[in-house]
Amino acid sequence: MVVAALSALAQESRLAIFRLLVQAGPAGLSAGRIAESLAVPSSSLSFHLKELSRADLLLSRQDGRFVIYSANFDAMNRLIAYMTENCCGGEPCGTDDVAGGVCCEEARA
Amino acid sequence: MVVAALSALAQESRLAIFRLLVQAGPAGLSAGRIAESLAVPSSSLSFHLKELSRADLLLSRQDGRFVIYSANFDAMNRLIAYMTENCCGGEPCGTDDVAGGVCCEEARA
DNA sequence: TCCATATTTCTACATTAGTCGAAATATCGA
DNA sequence: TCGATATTTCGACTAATGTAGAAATATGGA
Repeated sequence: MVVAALSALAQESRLAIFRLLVQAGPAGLSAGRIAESLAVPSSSLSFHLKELSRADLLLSRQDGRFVIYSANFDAMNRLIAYMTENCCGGEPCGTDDVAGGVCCEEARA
Repeated sequence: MVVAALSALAQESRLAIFRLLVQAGPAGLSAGRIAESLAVPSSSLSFHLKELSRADLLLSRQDGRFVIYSANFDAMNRLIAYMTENCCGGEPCGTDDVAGGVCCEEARA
């Protein structure tokens, strides 16, 4: 659900975790490395990782003693698509002058 | 702040309001029309509009007795850019096969 | 000016979320 | 199997958020 995803991201630590993993790419990072990078106590980190996973924003896999987390890029792209869906009713709306803007893509093309 | 924007959107009613206004485009809608569209009590709606405005996601202007709200498209595009910033460290990451995906745009270009 | 309509503020209540130490659980290496 | 390291669950507490009725505050029209 979209609200769950936004909720998950609407929190300082979790947003930092997510961005870290977006930048890390599909290779991901172990929980320990995330904790180290962001200086979050492991119990808190675990709580946040669970929230992000519950919202389907993270993927995880076991690698020996480590659990490797990575961003779910598909889910992220779907989230963005949902927020911008049918922007301006599909009409050109004069907001396409923002660098990297995703609004009014159809109109732009 | 980004967390404030995500927080504002991480709520059923507010997300619905925001999407309605994204689709309405720069012309926007009056508070009354929003309340009508979404069947939210006016006091609740006002609370949510304030939240969205505080997060800089909405613009508002007075039009006679009405207050017209519209989406802040620039803020929305900035928010999306922040979440996807430096995706995969800028390397091609094999996630660019999602329709409309914004991740790895640089790599794609 | 006075009334009707639009919107916001106030208030009180119930629910949910975040924090982190300590204990529990899992997995590897010896 | 035992000890060490990685991660998760539990528990208790504090704080913030969502809800909506009632009252207050604009604004425009007669």
